[in-house]
Amino acid sequence: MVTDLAPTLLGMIPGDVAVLAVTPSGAGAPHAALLHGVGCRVGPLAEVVEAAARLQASRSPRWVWWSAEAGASPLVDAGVPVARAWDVAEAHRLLNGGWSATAGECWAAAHGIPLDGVPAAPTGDLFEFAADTPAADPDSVVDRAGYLRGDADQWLRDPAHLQAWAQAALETAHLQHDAAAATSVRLVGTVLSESAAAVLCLELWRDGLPIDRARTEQLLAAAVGPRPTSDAEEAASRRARDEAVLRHVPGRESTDLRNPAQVREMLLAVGVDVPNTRKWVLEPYRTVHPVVDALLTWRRDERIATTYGYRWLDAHVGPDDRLRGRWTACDGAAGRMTAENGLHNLPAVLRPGVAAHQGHVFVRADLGQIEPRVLAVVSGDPAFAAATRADDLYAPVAARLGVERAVAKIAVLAAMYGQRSGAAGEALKGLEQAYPVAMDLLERAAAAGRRGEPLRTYGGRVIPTGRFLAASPVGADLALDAARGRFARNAIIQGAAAELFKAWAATVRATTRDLGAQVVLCLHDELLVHAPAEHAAEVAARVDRALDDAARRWAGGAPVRFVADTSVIARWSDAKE
DNA sequence: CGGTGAACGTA
DNA sequence: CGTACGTTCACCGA
Repeated sequence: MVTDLAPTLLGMIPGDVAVLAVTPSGAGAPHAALLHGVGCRVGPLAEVVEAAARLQASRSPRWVWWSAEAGASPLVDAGVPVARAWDVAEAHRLLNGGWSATAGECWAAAHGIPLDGVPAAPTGDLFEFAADTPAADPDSVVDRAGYLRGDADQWLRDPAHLQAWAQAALETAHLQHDAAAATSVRLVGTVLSESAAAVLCLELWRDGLPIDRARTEQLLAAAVGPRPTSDAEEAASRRARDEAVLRHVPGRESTDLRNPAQVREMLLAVGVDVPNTRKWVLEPYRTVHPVVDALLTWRRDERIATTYGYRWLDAHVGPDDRLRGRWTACDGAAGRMTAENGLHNLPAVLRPGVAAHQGHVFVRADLGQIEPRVLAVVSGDPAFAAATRADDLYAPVAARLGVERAVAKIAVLAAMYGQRSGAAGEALKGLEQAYPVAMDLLERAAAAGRRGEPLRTYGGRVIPTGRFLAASPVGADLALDAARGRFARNAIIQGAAAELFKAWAATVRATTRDLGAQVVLCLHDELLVHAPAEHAAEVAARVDRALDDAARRWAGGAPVRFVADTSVIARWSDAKE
């Protein structure tokens, strides 16, 4: 089915725009609508994906979808190299803060109508007769109150409705674009970058992280013993691990090591009196009583046994020896990418198990001192920007303050994160003298956070601080205020660093694909690219160039230098540090 | 059965 | 421990 569209809605997002809208999952045989120019094609999903693949190859349009999950998944699954996108859900999160970004919420926010009136999906509950939301026209995508119809999932079972659904996405995207452009010049660019990151997240899930299964099994065996072949063996292995701790405390062998209260009691009985049993609290007692050392060793191995053990390996490493988890492009307050199934918190001892596959290498790159360099950009402090010319930024800062490098580093970190402990006091005074613009930005962010006011990152993303707002009046809880201040200091730096990182990752993805390279891990300031061995040097060079390009675009010509440590390795553990 | 806090892995 | 997130466990209250 091909129909003509009135072109009145087209043209506000710059470039050649195409829209892909897909039947929600679980709503019968999947169909899709593809809008491009003045044409619309609606049909079975596979056919529309083919048409979209041809369009990608011939025009590389700016794809608009309600979300990457909803719109880009079929293309990513089909291996279509999506280049440009406007992701309505990601744009909504950037523009309004928060995580929830259903089509109905995005539509309402873009149209400036109250979010608390967004109709919920029908539950089939009898009480729905009592709801006072006006019934929607059977063929209209909006209800009589101007919201997207709440029963859209049901309504979209009819493929004839998909065109209107796609047009609604486009209308929302155009309104978001205008709102973003009116807010700041950078925010539009941030939406484009986050939209690309959302596609990258789907590819990270699709492609997975290459694993050396045999080596990983060896590492697990070293930590928690050989793979158990029965429940009984697993229980015996667990008892043996517990026994190694409990034999140090005769008479208290019944202590449940997994119960912190019982552990604390057990420690008290041997003369170790601690407020809690956290690692850094117990560390000083390692030599006081042998049970403490045994307990901390037990905890490390127990972590591997429960979280990163054989069950984890079997569940998340596929038959193609790839570790897979779901990724999100921009979660919560920090604005960083997140990943599930251990991709973001794999213990260092397991890293030798992450290995490039046959004929391939890893190009690993991590950003050096990204946070203070980001501070130089977002604050526009010329003196601090000058310090970023050094490979080691803390060296010129220390020279300027007349202190040791270590002191300068602690002071800068304290300013960015609101750290209170340690001897950063004097050096902090020096920082305020030497870099008043940067320090003022941080203090103003902290003050806004203490007042519970929303912040914006350098890229324009809204950071709500309201989630910390208690019922108590402002200023009633000093500890809470201080926590909000630290959160705010941190959020504008980590959030901006995350924006630069994603721009870099998206650029690497785009510029190394033709060499057969895949971005397989994104870890806040570190990238792992899986590449054919014969292209290793070229991929590494492009990773470095991508940083220069992304940083120049992101920082808008600010005289701030970013540096990457890039190396070609076989195993993740081959990286230095 | 769902929510919460302790604990700990990563940056 | 300065912040953030994901995972697992035991406990609590229904």
